[in-house]
Formats: sequence, C-alpha cells, structure tokens
Amino acid sequence: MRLPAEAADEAARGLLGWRLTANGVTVRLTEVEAYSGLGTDPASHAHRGPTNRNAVMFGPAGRLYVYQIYGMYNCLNVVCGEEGVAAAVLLRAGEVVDGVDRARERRPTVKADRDLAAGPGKLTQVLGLDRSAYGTSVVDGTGPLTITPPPAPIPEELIESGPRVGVTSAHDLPWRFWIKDDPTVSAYRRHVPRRRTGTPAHGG
DNA sequence: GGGCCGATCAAG
DNA sequence: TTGATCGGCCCA
Repeated sequence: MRLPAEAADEAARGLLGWRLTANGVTVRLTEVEAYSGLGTDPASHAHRGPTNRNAVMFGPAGRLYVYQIYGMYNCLNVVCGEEGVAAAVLLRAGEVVDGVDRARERRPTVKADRDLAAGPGKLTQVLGLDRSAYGTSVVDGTGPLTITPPPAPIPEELIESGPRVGVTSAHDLPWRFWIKDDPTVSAYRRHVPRRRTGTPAHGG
C-alpha cells in the first residue's frame, strides 16, 4: 500500500482486509471511512484548519489520529495523503482473528465474537488503545499498533460503499467502505438530527 | 467563560 | 429510544 500517495478514499479501500495488531489482539479490518482534509470535506475534523486536536492530521501519513467521542469512547484514524493535506481513514470495524480471550476481557459484556470489534469505539477498546496512542506511527514499528497486509487483496466485487455513519453533511459522498456480507460490519444508522420537541422520529 | 453537541454503545 | 459523559469549538 502507498499510504502517503493515495487520496483518502483510495487509501480507505486499500486498507480493507489488513490486520491490525496491538496489545496481544489482532483484528482483520472489515469497515472503514475516508475523510478528506482542509476545506474539501465538511465532515472532516480537519475541515476548519489545524487545531491542537487535529494537528497530527496535517503531518506525515501513517500516524494515528485518536479522538474521544461522546465523552467516553475513542476512535482510531490513520493519517494518509501528502503532508499538509490532512486526510485520514477512520477504522470502523473488524473481525478479531487472534487474541480473542484478551479481546473478551476488554469487552466483558459482548455475547457473540463478531460483536467484539463491530464499531469504531469497540475496535479501539478491543485493541487496548486510547488517546495515549495519538501521533504514534503504524508503519515503522515504533508505535503500539502495527498493520500488516492481507494474504491477498480484497477483490473489487467484494467491496461495497455508502454514506458515512453519523455524518451530518456530505451525505452524497459514498466514503464508507466495507467487505460485502461480513458479519462484523457495524450496523448502518442514518444520522438523525437531535430533536428539540416532540416530533416523531419515525415515518417514511 | 458558557453552552452546545458529537465520525458511539448498550440496555429498555 | 434514551442516558452516559466530556472535550473541542463557537460565540460572547
């Protein structure tokens, strides 16, 4: 894979099937999302320009952008694109292929193995990672998370795409990618704006 | 300095 | 469908 050279969506597709290893657990990546950089993608955390939080996105490719969400979960992104572009791939879900015991210790409430890493917060939890991994490299072996390519690339016809999850803008952009029919892919939920008064949320 | 809300998850 | 829980970012 040519992480630095590729646009966010190409890097995202290319990462499907890769193995993520950290703290005794290995996950096969089954779902990702692409986020483009400054000015081009309103859903990207880098959209409004560099801040203390997103600074790593503006640096070289192959480093981890970790952010906390909803006060209690962390999400993993791999920075891609040329330095200064600030694009990244959100690692959304995967299948635990090694270290299932340790994974279950970290997520004691889970029932089926396929749910161990079936979402971005879950994936981070299972790998035993948090914001302390911010800025570390996944490509030079110095960081807690390492990535290795699949035995064979995922065939094009097994890759599906659609709108990103929980994203309020750019719903026309099919920048969520997943492996067709894989049971570990997170359930898609269309973004629903927080409702002020008693308007029914269902219908249609 | 204050207020709002999010690239989520699990339980009812 | 909803509560948990808090940092980042906008506005004043």
